Amino acid sequence: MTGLRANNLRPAHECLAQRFQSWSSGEFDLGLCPVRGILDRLGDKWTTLIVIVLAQRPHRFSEIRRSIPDISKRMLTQTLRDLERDGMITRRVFPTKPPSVEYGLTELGESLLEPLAQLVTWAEKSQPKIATARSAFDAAEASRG
Amino acid sequence: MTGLRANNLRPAHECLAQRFQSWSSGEFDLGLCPVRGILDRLGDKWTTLIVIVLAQRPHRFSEIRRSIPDISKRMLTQTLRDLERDGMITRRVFPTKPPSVEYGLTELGESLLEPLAQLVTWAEKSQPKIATARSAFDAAEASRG
DNA sequence: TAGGCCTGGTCTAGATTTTAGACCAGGAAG
DNA sequence: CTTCCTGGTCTAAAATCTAGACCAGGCCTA
Repeated sequence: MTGLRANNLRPAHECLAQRFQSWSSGEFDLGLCPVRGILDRLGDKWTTLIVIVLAQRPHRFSEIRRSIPDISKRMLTQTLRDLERDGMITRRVFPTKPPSVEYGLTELGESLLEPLAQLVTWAEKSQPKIATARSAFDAAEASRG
Repeated sequence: MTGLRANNLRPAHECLAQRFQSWSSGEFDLGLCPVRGILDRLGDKWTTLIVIVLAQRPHRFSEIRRSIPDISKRMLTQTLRDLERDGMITRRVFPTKPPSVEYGLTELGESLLEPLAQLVTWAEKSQPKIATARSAFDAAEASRG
């Protein structure tokens, strides 16, 4: 027993630990961490969904709304603006009869697809386990009163 | 020109497209998609941060709060409960003088670390590009009045 | 010429979510 | 007897999100 147990089995721990320690080490605190800002944005409830929709092909405003029926116009506009500001998508206006606007991923936006796909894969794979855990938790809670 | 261009360069597109299509194909709509529910949870602003903190080692309630100074007690309690319900973390109470509670990742929680680490790596790598894009966007907007 | 519909939004009011911080029980230390 | 520690709960106010009315402007129908 050296204090190092199964160290070689935990590369993700190592990676995150390293990052976290550099984030919280003296010079800047988590509250100001730019990576955290980016993660917050990705967690925006609509952001990832829009990126996934645009991953198929460029879409027009109303097309996105049809793909994601429960987003409000306001949030769609705002999320698209934020994504555009962050350089993740482009916005192109076409002078058609009723003017149309097309949104598409930039190279930066496309580079997000790989990590995002991994997360989606994880979510899909873990979904049954999570559902089981939820049922168990709820049942235990109910039986406790 | 067959209509298939650089198809082998876009595995993430393929993966996401496949998923998205199966989500939105007839039988269930995006609004009910369980994967989306999971992604929403991960985007909870605090969830990923807490998972990253617990990736180092198990932590006590107040320890987590010290690691993430700007989370309120209420949200910390709530997020921890949600994570526990989803089977991502365990909660163990020790009958010490002032009772202490330790939170740690389950196997399921640990399995999230890999995709999460990839996302964090992406965020870290992309952060300069995003910062540049933001400045450019803001400058363009300001110059337009 | 009026009316309706399409586009991509903006705006407002109400609902929901998050925050800050007071409060609590119970044991220890001074 | 007061103060501090633990891990929370609760409430009121602030921030955010939703639903849906509204808008300009061009087209179609009659």
